[in-house]
Amino acid sequence: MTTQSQGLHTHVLDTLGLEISSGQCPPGSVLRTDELAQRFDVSRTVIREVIRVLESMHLVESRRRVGVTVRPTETWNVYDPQVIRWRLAGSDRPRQLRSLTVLRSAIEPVAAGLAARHATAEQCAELTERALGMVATSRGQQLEGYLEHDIAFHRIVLNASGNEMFARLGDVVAEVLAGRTHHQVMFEDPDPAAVTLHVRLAEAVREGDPEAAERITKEIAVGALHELDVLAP
Amino acid sequence: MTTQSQGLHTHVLDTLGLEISSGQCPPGSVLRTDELAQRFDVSRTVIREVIRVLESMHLVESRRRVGVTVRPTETWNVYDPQVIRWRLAGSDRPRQLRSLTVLRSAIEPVAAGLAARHATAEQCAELTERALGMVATSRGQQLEGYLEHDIAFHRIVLNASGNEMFARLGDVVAEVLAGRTHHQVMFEDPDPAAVTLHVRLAEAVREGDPEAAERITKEIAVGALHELDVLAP
DNA sequence: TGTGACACATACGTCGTACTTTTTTGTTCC
DNA sequence: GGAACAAAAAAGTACGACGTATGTGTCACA
Repeated sequence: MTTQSQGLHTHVLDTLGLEISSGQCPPGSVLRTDELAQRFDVSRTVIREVIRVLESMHLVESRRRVGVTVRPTETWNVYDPQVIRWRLAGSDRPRQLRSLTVLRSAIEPVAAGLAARHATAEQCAELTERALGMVATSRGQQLEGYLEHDIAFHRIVLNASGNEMFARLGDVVAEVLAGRTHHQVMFEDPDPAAVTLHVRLAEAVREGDPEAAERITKEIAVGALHELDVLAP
Repeated sequence: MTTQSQGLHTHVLDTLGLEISSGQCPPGSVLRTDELAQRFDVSRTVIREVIRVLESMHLVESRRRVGVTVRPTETWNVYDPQVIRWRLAGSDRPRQLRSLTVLRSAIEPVAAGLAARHATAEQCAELTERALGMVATSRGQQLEGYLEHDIAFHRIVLNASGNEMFARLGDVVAEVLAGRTHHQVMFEDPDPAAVTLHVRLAEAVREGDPEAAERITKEIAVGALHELDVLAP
């Protein structure tokens, strides 16, 4: 899943990022560049580049004479898709999934309302197409196909909102949906009610009805939150 | 304003980041590490570290034999506070300010509702204190003092929501408020209606009234958007 | 015994160079 | 004209040296 073998840099970054965000290196712990270079059998050059990236994500802090210190969680750039991926792969996935879903429940209704105003004909068409795709894959253990349509659907809504900040949340939503599908044991097919709501949302957007779009999206979000409550601690 | 002189790295990163996000190096343009090293009179090591950070923000892409290419805006990590700062300092500040304000208008009402449920006594107290501070600095050209209270106020609300993703948006809100105050010519004192709404929001949170908190915050957001419409193109 | 200044050790910061790897481009040969 | 091959260009990696800040411990002095 995580990118790899396209450079030493990437591998080291991924490994360290995962270790830190999974709490394996708790905040306050100190890493030394020389040790890391030895451990990964790469030059200090590579390690330093990785550290700089980690530093830009506020995962670590590098100080002279003391080393590279892991920073407390509150300072992390939790909107960085890479960080999100690491955390979803790590130990506190449930908490992460929940806070991300709450975020979605705040953003997506507003985005859907805007989409109903601004969506182009093409976007409406693709939205409908994806909704139908969700219907078609909603039964019979076609979870992967369903997931693909689901992700595409929400991406379109976010893009159609015309707001850059919303649009760029598409990756986050994709991570959440993928994480939900892959990491939660899903015995059953997707909730039929959710499928219906997506179809109705596509209609509302197509008909240019912002209030309906917002309301329906809120319902979808409520459903997602409820699902988390049922399936997670 | 931007951090500086705490290492060559920081200076180069800041300069390049600003140049890219301000459109001075348009998407598609190519940078060469050797040239940059010459230009900034630093070693290639420093340049490479900077490039790696820029790459992690998806501002550039580095490929062998071709160089470092500036990526299209759609791929940038626009939630990175650093990127936000660069863009707010650059040329398309109005657009950026608007999309960020729309984001706030989606997030903060929900966050305020959650805060009304979850805020601790301390948080309520500090919130009230900040609201009073806003009142105290709302007249007589005390914009800097007002700004400080305003930022602190919204930070508390976001933190009190208990949701990590909301809480981490505090920096973004701070940048927006600061950008609004500093870059927009503000002849007058803050809108008295906004001040009142903040006081009432503090009350609603203290009294544990989520609906009121959400409604009042929506009003604040509408006011902020309206203000942008009036003062910006 | 307590306190302050000074020296030292340490780990990151920066540099320069040499070498490797990938990818584009251009050339040659069929 | 097209395919195989050779050369060049630029990033990727490595290594070793020195610079620099900073925590720590020591020593002298009160």
